Amino acid sequence: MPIKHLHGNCLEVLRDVPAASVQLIVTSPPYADARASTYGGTPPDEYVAWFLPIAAEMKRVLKPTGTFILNIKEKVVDGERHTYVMELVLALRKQGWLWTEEWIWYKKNCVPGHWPNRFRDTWEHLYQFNLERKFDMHQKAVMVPMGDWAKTRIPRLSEKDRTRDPSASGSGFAKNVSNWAGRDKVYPTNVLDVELDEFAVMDPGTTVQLATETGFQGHSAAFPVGLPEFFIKLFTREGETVLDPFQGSGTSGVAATNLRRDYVGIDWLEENIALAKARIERECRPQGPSLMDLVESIENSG
Amino acid sequence: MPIKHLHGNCLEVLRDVPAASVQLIVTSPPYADARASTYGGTPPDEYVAWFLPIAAEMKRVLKPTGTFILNIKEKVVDGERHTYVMELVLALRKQGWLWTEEWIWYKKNCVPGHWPNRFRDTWEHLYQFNLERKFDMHQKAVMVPMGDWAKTRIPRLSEKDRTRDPSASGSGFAKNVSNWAGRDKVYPTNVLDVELDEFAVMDPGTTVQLATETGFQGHSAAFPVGLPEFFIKLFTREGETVLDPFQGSGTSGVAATNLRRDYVGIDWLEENIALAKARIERECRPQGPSLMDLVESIENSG
DNA sequence: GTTCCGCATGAATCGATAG
DNA sequence: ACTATCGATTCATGCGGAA
Repeated sequence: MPIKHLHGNCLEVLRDVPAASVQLIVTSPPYADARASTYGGTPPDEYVAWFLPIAAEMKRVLKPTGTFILNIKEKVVDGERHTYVMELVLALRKQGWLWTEEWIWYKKNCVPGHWPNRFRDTWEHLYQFNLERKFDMHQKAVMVPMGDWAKTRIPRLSEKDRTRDPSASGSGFAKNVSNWAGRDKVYPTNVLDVELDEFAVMDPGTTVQLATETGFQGHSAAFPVGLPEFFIKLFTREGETVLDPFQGSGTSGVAATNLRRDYVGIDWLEENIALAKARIERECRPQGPSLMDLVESIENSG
Repeated sequence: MPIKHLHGNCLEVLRDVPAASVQLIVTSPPYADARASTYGGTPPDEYVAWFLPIAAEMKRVLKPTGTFILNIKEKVVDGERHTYVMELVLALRKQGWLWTEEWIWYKKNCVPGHWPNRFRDTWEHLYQFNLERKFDMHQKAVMVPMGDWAKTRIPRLSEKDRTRDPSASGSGFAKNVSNWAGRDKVYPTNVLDVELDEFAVMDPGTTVQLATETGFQGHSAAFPVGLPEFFIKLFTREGETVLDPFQGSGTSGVAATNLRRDYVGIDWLEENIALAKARIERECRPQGPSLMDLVESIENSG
């Protein structure tokens, strides 16, 4: 189960990665930062120019049937959403990427705050790019039990039960649950509510990581492990390679390793490399193939 | 309570609307190539050029402190999301609009379906544009009880209760609900889960309309009345004017009329004008000021 | 072992103040 | 005028300690 950590400038380090060797790139690059002089971030107006050469290398290392998932979000500048994200998408298309889909990450724990002209921001973009119209997608690997059932149906039923007949709420509720329990799984949608329950039901082995990950303190910009996990299951098979060119605390690496995919993580900061290494060692348990992977491989061999 | 229905070509009819007379424009224009049989359908590549002159008229009729909410979604063309929506946003900015915010309409009860390279699309853009950095926004009018549309905390409590102590779930649940019920309301976020029960909680008076609206068949692209309702409450006051230049079945008009706002609806199809008129007459009940409006006016006069 | 409560904090944003 | 910094605002979540 090879895990590689490459330390250095993303653009330069990527040149050492073999062409067409990666099945999935899933990453959350540093967002544009208006305060470039103090923190070294890329100003919104320079963001596209900074990102394009890196994207060109990504194109080279990605397999033709592979996928690139980009997590990003606009900054507010002078009261407006800045357009650098849109401009980046348009520029990536000009570079030859196909913009296949836009997923929405609906964040449960967003930043607090209150402003006179704006509510709290609870979502981020997840742009999906591909190199060819036919790409690898393993939809069965991410099927969820009963759709949005866990989030919408049950609470709603319980609320209605409660409103209409408070005395019967307990028993009526329990009965509903048992009815739904036997149903088939369904495909998810392009809105991702990353919640513990969803992925815990899907793959019991990951429950603990998801629970601990949310409170992870080592890195300021971590996304929940359920996010890369979802895309890794959807766009790769066991043994294929996942790349995160801006790995940060290594969340993608944790997901990839647990799912028995090879992993290449790149970071400019030495401390992030060390952090990610330690985290993968700590959080990833050696184990046999999971039930789901066994089912997958049987289905695909037959 | 003036309600105007203007029949004709949107661009031409808009010229008859007085300048700076509208507080909110909320509309869902025909998407590119969509509804070709009824509206003629604008090809994606011509969409921006078609929309810009109309937007220029919108700019003229909107008050400086007003808001323009645009509901739109990309079409899939040759396996890719088309870029006409992004191009439209960029073009509107060049025309002088400020792109203040992007809201997400999260459609949980969307149509089933399944494709080899794509999951179901359950969200749409709601772009917010303004003319000036300071615009009218009445946040208190859309406060919701208990966090994220009253569905994260309560369901979670009930789920925990159920999992950990099934025998006590009935009474424990009821106790929790009554505890939370006394809490203050909170502001919503920029993701709108428009569902029947949520708006029922927010404003009990609208429950019936929402229930009928979801099954409304008269127009092919109806959005639920809760959507314009939310923005009308947020961006206008009683007596101000709401404009929907592509009114379709008149959903915005129903919301505006029920909320005691003036309304101007435009449509190219005579049958839609008739439909909207009939609907507003049928669904809007004459009534005194609502509790919420009373509270608002007291708060704002003090 | 469970449940409850308090507390810290997170990819933020705006407006005011200071240089 | 323009830029840089700071304080105030605010809620979902997980964790730790206590009963």
